[in-house]
Amino acid sequence: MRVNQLAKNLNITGDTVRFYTRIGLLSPAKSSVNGYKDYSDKDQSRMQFILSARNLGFSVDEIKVIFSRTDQGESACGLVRQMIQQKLEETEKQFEEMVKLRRKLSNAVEDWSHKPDKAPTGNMICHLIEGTYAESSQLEANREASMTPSLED
Amino acid sequence: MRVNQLAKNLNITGDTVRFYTRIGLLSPAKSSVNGYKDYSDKDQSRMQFILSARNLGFSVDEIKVIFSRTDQGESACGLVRQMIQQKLEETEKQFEEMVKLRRKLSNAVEDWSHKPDKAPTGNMICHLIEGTYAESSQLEANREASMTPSLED
DNA sequence: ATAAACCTGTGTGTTAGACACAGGTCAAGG
DNA sequence: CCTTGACCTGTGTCTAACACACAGGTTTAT
Ligand SMILES: [Zn+2]
Ligand SMILES: [Zn+2]
Ligand SMILES: [Zn+2]
Ligand SMILES: [Zn+2]
Repeated sequence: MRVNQLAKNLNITGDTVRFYTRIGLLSPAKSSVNGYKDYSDKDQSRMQFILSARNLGFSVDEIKVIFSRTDQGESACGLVRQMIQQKLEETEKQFEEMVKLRRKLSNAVEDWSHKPDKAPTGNMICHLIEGTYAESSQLEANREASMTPSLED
Repeated sequence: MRVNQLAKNLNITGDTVRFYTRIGLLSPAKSSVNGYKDYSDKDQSRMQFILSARNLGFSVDEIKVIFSRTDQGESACGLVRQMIQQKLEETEKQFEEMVKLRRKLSNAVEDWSHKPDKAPTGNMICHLIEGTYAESSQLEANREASMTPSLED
C-alpha cells in the first residue's frame, strides 16, 4: 500500500503519513521496483494509534517513548496512565490561562468602548493597547475561579 | 542604550529584544565605535508596546501591521478594535477546544480505571489509547456547554 | 509515442523566542 | 604594556506538527 492509499484509509493527508515516516515512527518497506514506500497493515494500525494518541493530546515525543516500549513487546499501560495524568494537569493549567486571556480580552473590549480613537504620538503608539494592563485584579481572578466548571459530578 | 540595558528596563531577556530587532520591529542605530546596536527611548517604548500587544494575544505579524500604520502617523485604533474582536472570537473557539480536551482526558482516566494493563499484540499497541474514542457524546457536549462560564454578568 | 494526470520524496516555511557560541570589550592587576 | 577574567555582542540553529511547493518519476489514455 502506498502513502496516499494509507492516508485515504485513515482520512488524513499524505503529508501527515510522510511526516511520521520521516521522523521514524513508521518504517515502510521500499519497493524495489520504483523506490516508493510500501506500507503494511501494521503500519496502518500504527498510524491509527498515533492519531488516537494525538487526539488525546500526546506529543510525538511521548508517542515515541510509548513505541520504544511496545516495540519490544512490553506493555506501555503504566507509562500511559502516568502520562495522561500529567497531561490532565497541564491541560488544567492551559485551561486557566485561556480563561484569563478570555477575560482580559473582553475587559479590553469593554474598556475601549469608552475611549476615542487617537493618532500616535512620539511616546504613544496606540493608547488602547498601551492603556490595557496585564494583570487582572484579584477580585476578577476569584470571580473567575468560582465560575470555572469543575470536573466533579 | 544597549540591548541588555533595554531588556533590564523592561524585565525581559536580551534575546527577546534581539529577536524583535532581527525581524525589523526595532531599528536601533549602530554605534560607530564598536558596531553595537544603540537603542533609543523610542525603541524602548516601541518594545513596551510590543509587550502589551503580545500580552493581549496579538501576533508579531499583527503588530507589524499596526506599526505599518502608526509609523506613518495614522491612527491604528480602528484596526486594533477590529483585530481584538476577531481575537476574542478565536479565543472563544480555542477555549471550547480546551474544554473538550479536558473532558476527554478526564473521561479517559475514568474509563481506564476500570481496565487492566495489557501487553501489545500484532494489531494493538495500547488498548487504553486505542479504545478511547475521539468524539464526545452529544449529551456530554450539552452538559459541558451548561457548565461553561459565560462572560456576562 | 506522447500527452495529461497523478504520484513520489525531499526541501522549506510556519511561532516567538531560547540557546549556543565565537569573538569583541572593558576594568583590574601585574 | 600586557594579560586575565568577566561581561557583552551578533548570528546561526533549534523548537512542534505538519502544510506546501516543486522537480521529477509513473501510469493511463489516446
Ligand atoms: Zn496499554
Ligand atoms: Zn462599560
Ligand atoms: Zn490606537
Ligand atoms: Zn467509573
